[in-house]
Amino acid sequence: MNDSRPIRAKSGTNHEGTSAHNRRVMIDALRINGALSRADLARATRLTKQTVSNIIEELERDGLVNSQEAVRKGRGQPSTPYRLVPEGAFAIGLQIDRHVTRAVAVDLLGSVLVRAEAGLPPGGPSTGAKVILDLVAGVRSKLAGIVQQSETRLVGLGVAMPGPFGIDGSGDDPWMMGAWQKFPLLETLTAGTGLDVGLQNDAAAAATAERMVGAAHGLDHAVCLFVGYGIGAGLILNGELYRGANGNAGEIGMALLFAEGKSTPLEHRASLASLYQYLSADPADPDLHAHINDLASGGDPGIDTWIETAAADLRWSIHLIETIFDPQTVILCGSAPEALVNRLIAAIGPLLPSIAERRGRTLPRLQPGMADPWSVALGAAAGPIGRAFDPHFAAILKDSR
Amino acid sequence: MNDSRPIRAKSGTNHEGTSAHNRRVMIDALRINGALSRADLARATRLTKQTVSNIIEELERDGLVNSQEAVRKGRGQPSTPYRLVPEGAFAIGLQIDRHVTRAVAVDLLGSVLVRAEAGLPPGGPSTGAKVILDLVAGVRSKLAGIVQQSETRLVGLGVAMPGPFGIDGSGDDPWMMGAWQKFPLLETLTAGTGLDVGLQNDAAAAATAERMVGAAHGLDHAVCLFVGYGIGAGLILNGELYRGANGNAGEIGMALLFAEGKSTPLEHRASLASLYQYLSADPADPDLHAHINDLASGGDPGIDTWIETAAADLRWSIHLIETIFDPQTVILCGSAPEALVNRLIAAIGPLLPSIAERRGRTLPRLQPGMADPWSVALGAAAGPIGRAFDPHFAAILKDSR
DNA sequence: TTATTAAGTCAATTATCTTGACTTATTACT
DNA sequence: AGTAATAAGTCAAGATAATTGACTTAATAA
Repeated sequence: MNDSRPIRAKSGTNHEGTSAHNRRVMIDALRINGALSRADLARATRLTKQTVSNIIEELERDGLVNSQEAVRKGRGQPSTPYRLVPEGAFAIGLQIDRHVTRAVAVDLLGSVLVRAEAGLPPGGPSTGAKVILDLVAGVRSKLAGIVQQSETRLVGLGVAMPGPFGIDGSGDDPWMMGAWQKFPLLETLTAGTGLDVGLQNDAAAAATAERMVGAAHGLDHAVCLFVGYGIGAGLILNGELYRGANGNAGEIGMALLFAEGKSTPLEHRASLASLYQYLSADPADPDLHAHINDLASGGDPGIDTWIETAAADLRWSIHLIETIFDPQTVILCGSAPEALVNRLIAAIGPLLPSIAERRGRTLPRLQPGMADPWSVALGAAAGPIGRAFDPHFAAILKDSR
Repeated sequence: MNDSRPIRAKSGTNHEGTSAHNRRVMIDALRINGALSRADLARATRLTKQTVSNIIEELERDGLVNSQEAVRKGRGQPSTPYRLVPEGAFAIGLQIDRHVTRAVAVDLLGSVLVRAEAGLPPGGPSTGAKVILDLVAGVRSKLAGIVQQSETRLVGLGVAMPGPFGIDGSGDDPWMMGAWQKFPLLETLTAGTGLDVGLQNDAAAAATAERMVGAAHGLDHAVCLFVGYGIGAGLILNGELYRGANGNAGEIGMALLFAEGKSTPLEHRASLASLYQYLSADPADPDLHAHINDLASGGDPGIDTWIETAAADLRWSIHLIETIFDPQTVILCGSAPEALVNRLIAAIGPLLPSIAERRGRTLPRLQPGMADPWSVALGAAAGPIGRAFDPHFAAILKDSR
């Protein structure tokens, strides 16, 4: 006689939620616009001067902002601009890839202060977990050597690895990292570091990085098409990373393409993995990156066919993304060698006609993102920083269960 | 010497924002769970009993909730459940389609109280605008005849029509409604009705309807695949309709399919329009709906080929949606005749393997939505009601500019 | 030199949620 | 039957954080 299925409801909010939101909004405004005076902040956020003053004082006490030289601009009292203090917070970012793992320490503004890399032994998590924990510990202690108080200002550890997550049958598909998917990674890292740990897939991390310091900075609707070992899309929707119901949103690499009479996942045709296969190269070869860069920049005809099909498929993907998401811009990111990315971008154009062709566009339809092998780790670190400081709905609500 | 580009920032919030959010959260909880006591609400929303009591009193004064018979359930004082009052608010929904326009009056719970339909003369907005305004006025006065105080409780007019919006070259594409796109519809309706007017495309409206009273009720991540004259997807992401940067998100009908050696927009192959073309039927024929229903239910072999290709394309679309959005469920909606929808659903299965196949699923991957020609108008009306009463980020912020 | 303008502060006020003690109504236990 | 336990809900005071309007400060324009 128990009719009590759990009651579902969104969480309410209170004064603390209000003030937390207002603090975040001010930090966000400083991040997007650079230094601003209290009066500027009041106008921009629609808060009163007094409220802004109170919050600025609090942020200054917390070491998150500081004042700069007053600037005279016409009549009236000169304004005192405030800016974010880079050393106000730090985060560790960790990228786990097929054959390599990278860790970075990043500050509030997204500058990378420490970076470290290690090869991942083929044994999977059983041996890899220790490598990863050592790498993180190393980065952390190096950071502590560079800046004081870094430990107390560490907001978390962000992890990025190829998705999708939580799928059953990925055990022996070499396209996925089956063994890692089953491993209790978050628990291990939380226990091993004592930090707040978050996880995203590599495309999402690339998008998070672009939003913090790249082409998506200050944008509310942007999609990063990530070309790496696999292919994914990192979705910035309404100013936040969109994760989907199970954290797998954007796994566009598994979208099916119909070509040559059969259906093939996109990432079997246009990813680096497909290029390795096309070249019969060993993905674990440490010189491969440089080799491919040479091939691409040297105009080796042996790579042209692959570039052509891949570009055609990416052109289609961009059209699809524009059609489905209606973003302000699409950003081409990836861990591909720079020369290859340039060749791809050149080969992708001109873009297919789409609803993105509209009067009054200010942003290009397609932009190159960061071509830096560290950008995924940077994005991983940007996760905890965003969670701690960016305005978003969940941050207003009372602690979610 | 003017370096002042506008400062961009999100809006802050204040006490009013807090209380507005908490009111919305309580309304949402009552909508999802049915009647709840103050104590239940306090637990579910994580607000204090006292706060809940205050807000409930306010909502009761406003006529949005009322109390029911106290229920004894075990020890302790019996609880008094509160429920939403259907007559607490009303909205008008307007669907503008190619050859017909429909208007409904809907209450707070999404029940349709009044419905009216009119043919749209081929002249476009120049003659159609009056038809529409008359239709709305008629529905409105009928509503006033049924319930008292309906006018003061009218929260707005929601409009649904085929997208995409704001595109240049749609003037003579017969697949779009070019003339209507250029017409200042919102301004005309605002001026003609004095109501708050909102616009969404028909797929979005279908999703809004499913979320209020259909298969997406209480879900935070659901995608409605809408098969009508065109094809679109209505996106419920993070519990809200996602619109994209320009209100055109989800226009999946323009996604390109590669088949038979050429690329074709999805909606040229799987929409009702494509069926009309396949049958060489006149879309303006008022008997067409019934005729197609007969064809589909009678098992006429003449329609089989179309159903087969359309189902294959829809199967692919569902796979794409699952892959890209990672929703809790996909809902097949549309203005197609019921027999046709049933045939399509039967022909679509089995679904392609995707990341949506996971242990512990509770919802089906694909569900049928409302098969009611009035559901788009209902969804249009659900727009203003959601804007007025559902919890969402924007509602917390101070008036956006 | 003075009026004007804009930035920023001060002190009182207001809106709203929280707290903890209290009341009420019911069932469970002895 | 009487009493303890439990849960719903109220009361009144308190805490938090934004708002208001007058005021101060510091610059330029006339």
